[in-house]
Amino acid sequence: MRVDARRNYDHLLAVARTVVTEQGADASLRDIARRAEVGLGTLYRHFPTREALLEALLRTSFEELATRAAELETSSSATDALETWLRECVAFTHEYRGVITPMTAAIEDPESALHASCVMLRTSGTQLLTRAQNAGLARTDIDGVDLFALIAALAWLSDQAGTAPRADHLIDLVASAILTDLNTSPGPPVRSRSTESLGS
Amino acid sequence: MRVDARRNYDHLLAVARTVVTEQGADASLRDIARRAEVGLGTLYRHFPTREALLEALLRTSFEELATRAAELETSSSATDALETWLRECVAFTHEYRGVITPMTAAIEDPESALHASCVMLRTSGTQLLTRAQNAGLARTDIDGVDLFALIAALAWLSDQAGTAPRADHLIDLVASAILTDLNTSPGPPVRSRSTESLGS
DNA sequence: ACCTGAACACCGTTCAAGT
DNA sequence: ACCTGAACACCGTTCAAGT
Repeated sequence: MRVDARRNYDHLLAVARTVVTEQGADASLRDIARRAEVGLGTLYRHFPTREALLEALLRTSFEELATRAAELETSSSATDALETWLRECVAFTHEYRGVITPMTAAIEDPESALHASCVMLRTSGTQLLTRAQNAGLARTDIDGVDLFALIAALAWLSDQAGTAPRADHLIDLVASAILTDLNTSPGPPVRSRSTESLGS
Repeated sequence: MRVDARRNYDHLLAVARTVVTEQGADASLRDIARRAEVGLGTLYRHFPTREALLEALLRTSFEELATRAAELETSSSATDALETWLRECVAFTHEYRGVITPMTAAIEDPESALHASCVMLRTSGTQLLTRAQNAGLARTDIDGVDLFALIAALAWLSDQAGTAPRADHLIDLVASAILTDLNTSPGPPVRSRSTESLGS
């Protein structure tokens, strides 16, 4: 890579980070090129699609979340690990408003520049979920795909101006739904079953 | 209203329904005017904002959902009513892909043409929720605002191509999180408490 | 090798001119 | 009263021409 190209690439990425932080993942590419004082073609040369730009922007964050999941797997209880990681995933997408929509599309599209990163994230989540399930601490009727979808839904919620303040609370609710005692689901509530056994 | 104006209005609405069903709530207004064989200014005259158009498009559906909530309040158990209505809300937004985003924005903005309809929907939901809470069948740490947010999140999920097939399952999960036995939340799981009482 | 920006085909929104 | 469509200020994307 030529030195001037390298310089353009780096500068473009720095400006894009600012603009996407300000305006969200659907910010004007033209505006990014303009603010980077670079021809529009140069942006397209380095980042052929918007998703390629987002991938370059978010790569380190994705890697950090994967590392974080591995850490939590040994440092925390299965329950805490999953809940903490879930919350950190949502917090991450919140830094780049609107990024969750291309992410949910990308995980279904192997051609997308964001595909690998999203699959990696889903894999990390699946491991934390499986661990909790094996310990009898999480519902067994959901899998990594469901977990990713729930994270996406919560991330979307956090992106909406009005619901953002409630998001934390709703993350709790979803987390508690996943991390429910196995005996409480499926089937009747535990209380009735305990009552039955007491009665017999 | 002049007869030609009335004709334009009705035709515009019919075409818009088709186009929005096909392409989602962010369909091109220009395209709608074109397919209705009407000047673009005519569309803007009748529907000054996109939300005004959506409101006209969805009004009857909103009213049906409100009526439905009132019906369920007397015809079904508190639990079934809330779960059924929640599912019908999601199914409704699914008919007009992408409509949930303007709706979540509108509920915070009294100036929006969609505001009243969304508030009405939220009120219906709040009533079903309160009834379940009073019967001790729903968590008491959420309110109508949370419920609306959860419905929105699930609706968004159903709109995403990849996650749509899972949406039904995830609605179950969220519904069960809301409609959990009061004794299971907040506080420690019921099982431990039962065990304690058995041990003493 | 890389950069540039005009060109093309689209938007949403407004508003002078028509009937 | 109502309709029309040109005009304006934006997009994303491509690509011939430059260095």
